[in-house]
Amino acid sequence: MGKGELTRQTVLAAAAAIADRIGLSGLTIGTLANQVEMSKSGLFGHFRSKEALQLAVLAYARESFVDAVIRPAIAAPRGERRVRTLVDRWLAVCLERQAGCVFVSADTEFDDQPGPIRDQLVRDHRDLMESIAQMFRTGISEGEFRPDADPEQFAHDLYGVMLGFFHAHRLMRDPDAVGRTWRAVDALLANARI
Amino acid sequence: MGKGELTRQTVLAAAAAIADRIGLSGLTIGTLANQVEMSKSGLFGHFRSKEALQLAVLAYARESFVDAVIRPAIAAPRGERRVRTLVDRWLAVCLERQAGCVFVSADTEFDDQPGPIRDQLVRDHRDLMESIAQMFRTGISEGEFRPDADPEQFAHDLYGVMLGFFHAHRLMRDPDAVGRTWRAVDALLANARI
DNA sequence: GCATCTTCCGCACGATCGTTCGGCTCGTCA
DNA sequence: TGACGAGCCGAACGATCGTGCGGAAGATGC
Repeated sequence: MGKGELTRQTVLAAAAAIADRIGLSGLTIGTLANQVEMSKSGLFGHFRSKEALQLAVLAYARESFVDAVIRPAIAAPRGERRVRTLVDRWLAVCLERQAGCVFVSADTEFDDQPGPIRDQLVRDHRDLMESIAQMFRTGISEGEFRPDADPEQFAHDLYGVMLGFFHAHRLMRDPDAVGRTWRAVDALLANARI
Repeated sequence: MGKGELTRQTVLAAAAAIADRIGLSGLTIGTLANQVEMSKSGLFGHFRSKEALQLAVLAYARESFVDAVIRPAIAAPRGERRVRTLVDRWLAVCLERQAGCVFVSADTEFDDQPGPIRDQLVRDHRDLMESIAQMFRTGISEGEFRPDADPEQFAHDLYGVMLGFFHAHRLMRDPDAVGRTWRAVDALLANARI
């Protein structure tokens, strides 16, 4: 990895950390350059526009999410335990780095602003929903979930539960946010069980 | 109502409409002044800071929400029908004005930025949760819901379902967002019924 | 009908935004 | 050793941000 790519990774890590807290449009090149102790122009040279930087941050966050949440879930046994591993890693990744989720904030920031960033957010979420639905489908074929259950509806509902978690945890600082989330997931799974 | 208060209301209505789409921090005095065809300084005079403007927008949105969603629900018969009226009005108010919800976006924008705006958002959400929990409690005393059900958990879960709706509707433009939401609410109510 | 007070404007301020440009400092290779 | 390209910087750009000031209009009270 050349020196350019190295600092690029450093910048992206710092940018993702800022975007987790301030949001993707609140992320400014000045503050980011200040954070990594570089000049604005030196940093800017690595990306050729702010939009490209934002897209790079999204790609970075996506890879982090897949590594920390999706892959451990896929490594877990099929069916309910896989879904529970997914939620467990998802909650853990939000708790350990004391920050929100870039995607959750970016989704509300860009849902009314057409462009490549919005398009990417839509693609990412579609992929996530498809991953969850697929986990649910293997749970059906394993005989753990009811065959007449709707995998897409399950994915939608599970994501709603996670949105509720982020809200309770980040805004309300609810000390029982994790507990409430697990109770909601329990109910979702109980309704899906055979 | 004097002339000052009149234009103030006009400004607030336009500001709320903008904040619904762009968010509360994306709402800028320049664009707002341009929208209502006033000068920046003329508009600025009605509020004495941007933060005061944002708080006023939140108050305006809160009153609108109470009028359009909470009050119709309270006017409905106790128990499950009241909860369903709440959801119905909530969905309707988001569908008719083709826009998002100020609170949903503001919650993720300000969840990491301490100050009076965040404090107000926390208060507003606490009030909303208390209203929903209270509706659920009267449902229990009416004998419609299980006495051992947790009203606060129900409020939390219902809000998660609504967050899922906003996400599916605004970002994903899911044509079945309303359908998915009702199925999720049905499941929530089915689990709560006696 | 005049004095007063509110409402609103034009103008300007310092700060910060994203972005461009020219040049300096290196490591790399011929 | 000398040319070269990559990486980074300082300075500056036009635009826009939130915010003040001084003064016109217009409404209001006597």
